[in-house]
Amino acid sequence: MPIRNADAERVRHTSFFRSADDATFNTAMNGAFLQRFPANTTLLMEGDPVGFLYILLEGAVELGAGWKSKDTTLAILRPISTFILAAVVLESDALMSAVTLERSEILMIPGESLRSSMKQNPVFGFAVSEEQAGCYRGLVRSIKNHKLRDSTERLANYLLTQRARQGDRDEITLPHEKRVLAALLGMTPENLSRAFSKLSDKGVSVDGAHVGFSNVAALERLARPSPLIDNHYSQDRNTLGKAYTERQQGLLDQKKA
Amino acid sequence: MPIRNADAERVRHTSFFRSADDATFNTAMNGAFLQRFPANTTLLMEGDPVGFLYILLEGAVELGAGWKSKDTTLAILRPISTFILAAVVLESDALMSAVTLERSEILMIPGESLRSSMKQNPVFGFAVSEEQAGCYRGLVRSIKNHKLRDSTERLANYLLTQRARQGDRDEITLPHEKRVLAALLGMTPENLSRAFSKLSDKGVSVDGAHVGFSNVAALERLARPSPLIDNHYSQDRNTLGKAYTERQQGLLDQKKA
DNA sequence: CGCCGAGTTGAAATTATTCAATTTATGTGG
DNA sequence: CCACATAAATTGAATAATTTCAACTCGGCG
Repeated sequence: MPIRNADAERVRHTSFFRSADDATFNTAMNGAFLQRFPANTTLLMEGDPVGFLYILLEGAVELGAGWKSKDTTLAILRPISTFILAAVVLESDALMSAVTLERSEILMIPGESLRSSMKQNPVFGFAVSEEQAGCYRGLVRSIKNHKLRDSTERLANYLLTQRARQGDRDEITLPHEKRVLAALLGMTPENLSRAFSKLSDKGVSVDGAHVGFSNVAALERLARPSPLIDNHYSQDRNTLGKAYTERQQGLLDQKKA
Repeated sequence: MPIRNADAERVRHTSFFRSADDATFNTAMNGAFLQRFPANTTLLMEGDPVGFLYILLEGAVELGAGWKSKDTTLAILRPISTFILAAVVLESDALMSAVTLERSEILMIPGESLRSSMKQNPVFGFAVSEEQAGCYRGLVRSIKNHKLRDSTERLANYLLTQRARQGDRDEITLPHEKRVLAALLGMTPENLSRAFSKLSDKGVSVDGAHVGFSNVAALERLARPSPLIDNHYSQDRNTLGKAYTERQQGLLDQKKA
């Protein structure tokens, strides 16, 4: 329950806390605690009042939402990621539910501690703004991905992003079960299977969680990755998060009138 | 080009500037100017570096994005709304393009002025964070709306939202051309026509920009508006914006396991 | 051995897009 | 004020994308 020094240091250096002085950091951490959760634990449901800022240190968390017996996955987070920051800032109710996908280690910071740190130290407050901006832009990318691409194109781009993150090798390992991946990509598991087989043309081979690439050029021709949609270079995938990795261009797509 | 007093006052009181002291306000406004644009003017294209924070004072602006010859509308803004705040905070390139839909009046604040105000005054910085959080949550609502509802349900909810904003009368006026509305709701104009006719069952009648309601109960039964998706109570519709209107609950939908 | 869940495959049904043809509005200039 | 040009909106039919339902495979694991 109290925070181990190593954990505090990790957060201190990897999140927006790096910009805080010790006093601010201590204020923010006031009342914070570290908690472990087993897989498939609901941390928060839609509509719940939000009392804490969550920071995922280990494991994986799915953010989702439902309506009329339908469910959708909005993002899957990997360490180090904050979540429900917006609700904390506004002291309002959660718009998304949060569920662990694996056994996870999560730092919980009382909303009031965070807000007072922000109001007390403008440099820290600005760092939080940067984090918020990164989350916002992650969402914009996600919407563009869904509205502009069909399911096969989304999968192709997902695979290229994973490949870039896993060192540009000819084989990658999918980081999630296929059903979870399907939900993240906004399709049914059946459809994901079909999308994979459509990509066999482009040199994509699948064996369980292992995906091989024998013709990346062809895959890229189909996927047409864009720096305005895909976060290739960021440490964290199709996340809502990660402020500290925005600043690259690359091949540019066409523009609109 | 210099800012008229009346305009300055309007911004001062309706946006996050209300929380700023005079000194901060003046710093932020340093180098700001007010500009008028005719309809269909591109203010910003995807990928462009962003030098200013934009605040829409009059008119309407569409935020959109494109990929591979496809275009999509992400939001339509009405006064008073800020846009591309996230890119300004991060000093990065725009992920969305911005185009005026009508003759518009827009206040442009140099990014550097805004950022230094934020770093100088934590209370102001916090107000900006609240604005960012509101924008973020607007996007979350928008994604949920698109992923959880089909086109008819989106239209039904849009109509109910408009009706609430226009005083709960039995007739409303659509604030945009139908083709613009279709883009906002994520469908083709043809499909919007069909969605309207599907709603005639539910007492919805259309005549040009006028829409009449003769059976709101039936329409609500289909639409199932939710406070976790729809911003009924906010001044500004399916916007990315508006921080200052989050704090209500209402009928709650089902929850998920 | 046999259960069970994840994954795959096929076929039908649903939802949305595209293309083409008309009709309705809107606006301009004579 | 009308006639014409142009854009917006509607409608139908054909196509495409996605979901749903059902059956079946495969690989653990008790």
